[in-house]
Amino acid sequence: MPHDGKRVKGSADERAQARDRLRAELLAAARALAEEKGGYEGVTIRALADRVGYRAPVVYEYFANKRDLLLALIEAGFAECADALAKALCAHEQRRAGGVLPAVAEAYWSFSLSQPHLYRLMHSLSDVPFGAPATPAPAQECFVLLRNAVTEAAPRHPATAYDADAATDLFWAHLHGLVMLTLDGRIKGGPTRAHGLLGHLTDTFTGNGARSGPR
Amino acid sequence: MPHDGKRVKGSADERAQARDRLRAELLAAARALAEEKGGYEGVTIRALADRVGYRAPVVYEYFANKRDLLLALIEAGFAECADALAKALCAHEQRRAGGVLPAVAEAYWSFSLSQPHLYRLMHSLSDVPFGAPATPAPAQECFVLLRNAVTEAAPRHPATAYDADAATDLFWAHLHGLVMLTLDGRIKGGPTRAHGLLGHLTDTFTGNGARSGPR
DNA sequence: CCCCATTTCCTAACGCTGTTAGATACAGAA
DNA sequence: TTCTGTATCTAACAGCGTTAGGAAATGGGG
Repeated sequence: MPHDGKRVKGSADERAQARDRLRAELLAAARALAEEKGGYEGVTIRALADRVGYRAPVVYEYFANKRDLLLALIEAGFAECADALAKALCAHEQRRAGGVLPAVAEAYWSFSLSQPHLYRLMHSLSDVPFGAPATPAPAQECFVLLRNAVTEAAPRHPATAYDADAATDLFWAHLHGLVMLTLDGRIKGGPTRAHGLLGHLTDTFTGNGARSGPR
Repeated sequence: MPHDGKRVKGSADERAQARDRLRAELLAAARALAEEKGGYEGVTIRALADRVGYRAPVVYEYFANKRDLLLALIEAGFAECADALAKALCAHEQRRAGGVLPAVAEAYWSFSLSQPHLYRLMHSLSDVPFGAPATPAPAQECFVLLRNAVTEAAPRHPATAYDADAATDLFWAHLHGLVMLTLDGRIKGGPTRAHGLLGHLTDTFTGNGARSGPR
């Protein structure tokens, strides 16, 4: 939604409101641009400004630098991920079909595969602290939701008995690894087959030995 | 080892030999540079050329473009990884202590954590095909070695019974996920605690229920 | 032995990137 | 109307990957 070069003004409130709106517009534009260009490497400050009808320097009125902009996107990504996980947990409690873990794993899977570029971005800035006080809140929320699911569903997992965090880390690692390898195109059968492996993945955590039969 | 601006010549053979040497020198310089700068984002063509005593354009006499140079590094990385895995498998066969899987997992772990930047690079160029005919041979070798270990050690894993590839993909995903989260600093206790989780990881594949005690 | 063709290496440049400085023009307040 | 602040722009800088074209030095053929 380009601004036709029109100047937005108004008394104090209106200006602040417009500021927030343009900030959100920039974030949305970045996501749309990443979608078009097939990755956040294609998201450039100038292209971003162009897309909202401005020139490059205005972006720096809303974000200190590109890293800060990406950080905001990452935080939003974790928030959406937490939403998806929470929905899955909640839905499971209502109609108790299947296990909690498969439901949560499915939610994690469909979130990451529906927004592959965003998911990659979330795990690409390696200097975003984790397990530290500076960790973005939504990311911590994701971890807590995963732990809830793990502790509730997998009391029999060897690691769970004495350390819920350990079991959660392992579950998260397994999930993350499968998603990453899939997004990188490194699972032979592609996303379809990879998705089929999800069932086995959760089985190893529920202790559900040889449940799903062959084929 | 800068070249002091001296021209390297000689009869045909010597020239070809010098070419190969400089090519290798460039690759080594890239790895050293990545180590210094803390990542391959810091490896620039000009810095690379500087480090071997030349100017930027000579790099293009040895690699078509930066991507090709990185690809060569990636292939070398997978080759070294395969070496480490093979050594672990071999060493296990000689003195049968512990399981094959823990040994192989340990080898994978120490390879990736001793060369974190290289490991990241190996999994960052997402358009490197896998499970395709164009897959670099050393990468395929890594997969085969992992599968050997999995099939030999985990006949009881639910997925293994009817699909060794599936079990290998899952094992690889679990390992890769744990390594990645650790390298990204997203495991609370840092590499030390993450390494402790490795045991539990292999346990879920050997079917070794509650082996390693608490703590 | 000498000249030539080839190889090696460089400087300069292009278009792109993130980012900053400084000028301009306009909106609201007085 | 005049003043003040801010929204926005143009221009520029340094650095990136990459290419074009020229200069120097060399080994091999006459």
